Amino acid sequence: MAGSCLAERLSHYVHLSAGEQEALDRLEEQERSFRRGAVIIRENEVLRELFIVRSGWLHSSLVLGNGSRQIMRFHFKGDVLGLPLLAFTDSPETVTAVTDVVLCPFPRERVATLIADHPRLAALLIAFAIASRVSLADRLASIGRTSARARVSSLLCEIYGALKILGLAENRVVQLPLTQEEIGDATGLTAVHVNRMMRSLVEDGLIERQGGQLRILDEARLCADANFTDRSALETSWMPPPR
Amino acid sequence: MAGSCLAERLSHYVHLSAGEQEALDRLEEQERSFRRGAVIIRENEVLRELFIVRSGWLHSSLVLGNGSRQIMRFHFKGDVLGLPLLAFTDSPETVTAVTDVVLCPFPRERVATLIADHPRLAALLIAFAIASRVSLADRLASIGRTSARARVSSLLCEIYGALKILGLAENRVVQLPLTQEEIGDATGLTAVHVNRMMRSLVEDGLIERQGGQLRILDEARLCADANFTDRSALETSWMPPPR
DNA sequence: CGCACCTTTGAATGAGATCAAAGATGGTGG
DNA sequence: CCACCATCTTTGATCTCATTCAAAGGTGCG
Repeated sequence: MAGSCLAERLSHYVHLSAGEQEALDRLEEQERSFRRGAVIIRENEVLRELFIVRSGWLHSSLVLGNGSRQIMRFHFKGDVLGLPLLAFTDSPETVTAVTDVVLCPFPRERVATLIADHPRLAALLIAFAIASRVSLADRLASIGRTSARARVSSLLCEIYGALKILGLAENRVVQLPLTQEEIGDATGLTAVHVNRMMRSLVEDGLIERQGGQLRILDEARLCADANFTDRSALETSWMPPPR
Repeated sequence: MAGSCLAERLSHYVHLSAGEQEALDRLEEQERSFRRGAVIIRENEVLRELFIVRSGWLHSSLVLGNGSRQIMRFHFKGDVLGLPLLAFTDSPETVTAVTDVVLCPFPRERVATLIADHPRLAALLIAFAIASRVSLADRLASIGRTSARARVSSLLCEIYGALKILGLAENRVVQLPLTQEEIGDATGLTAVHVNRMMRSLVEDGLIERQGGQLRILDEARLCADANFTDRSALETSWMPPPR
């Protein structure tokens, strides 16, 4: 087992102290594997623990009374799952493994000690929660106010950006293990229409596809058409000193 | 000037210690007034401070390249504005006063001391950030996957719920100082279509309107039709002890 | 090799947008 | 206190983008 995935993620933004590093490592002492399709957290069920993603893709979604599903976001290596446990007893969303995944579960009380012992990690947690809210807001604007084609483009930009940071994009190519139905559920479209939009992006030379592969041919134009804003830079200068 | 609005909000969830109370009071030492329509925070501008809402309504929004606008959420008494300052240097959103408002500005560094001195307040901040993300997620599902009528209903439920908690709903009546264009920008619809949906809600006996007043006649059905979930209860049992 | 599941394509339908214009409302200044 | 103008609401007609329905290819796993 390598170092903590969460620590690795955080160290993109700050230089972690030994104490912080150690506290984070302890969150990932356990490991649990799930098969693709497995439901990790179920909507309305009592939440028991949080997870850090070690490998694989997941998504969190919400199912409405009419049977349709909205995917809120995708989760990658270093993401924390089950954060709603810090605000609610029952899960407001379902978390599903898109690929086979390895997760590190840890109890909620660990967060309390973490916050009390390491104020800067508390600040980072706050910053991440806010950043994730902002990125949901971007998605909201995309779905509420742009065309189907722009919505699909925007999602591709978002996913490509996340994977690039994780070093999972080589030569403008990423693995895209999503069905068109899942892309539809994330963008508020039907699978059929997602198909048409993807083909139109291919025809216009913006992307290429083969198998589960996606190649981004013209990232600049794709992002511009989609009104996509990169939010990966985080502000940390205000945070309290490390302990 | 009465006690801190933020402290009042938080004390719905926990019993604040004297130290916590005092620290929160200090955030609201200053006061600044704005007229209806004033832009408090402008998208892409450098953020300078945070604000606590003392009175009035505001909304935060995003303007897209095509000129259309998406309103992300509305802000009421006790809300904190400018939280993105804790994660970004430039504001990702515009905050506009819907009515005349009174705000209490405070510098970002205060948050750092607050977190370091009062871990439970840090935990509350985290919980609030997460709750606000979840409520955005609910909105996302509403806009992505439900009919125009359900979207409008959902927004009304959300606003009515927030005002009820603040004691601003009397006899099922609330002030609704929004234009139909603003409601459209919040729900991803055109003003014209919002009008039709509102009238249809009136015809079906779910709501009544006169002037800037809104009366909720059948909250249960309105929420059910809209697939609205109340998320006002917050989980605090895991939080570190107060200082 | 066969069976799920996914992608692709076409045609018909429909929800919401757009365009246009007539009432209501309310704030402001004379 | 009233008249006027800007803004907001309401209504109708038409149009369009995305959905729905249907069915034919692909793909990969067991």
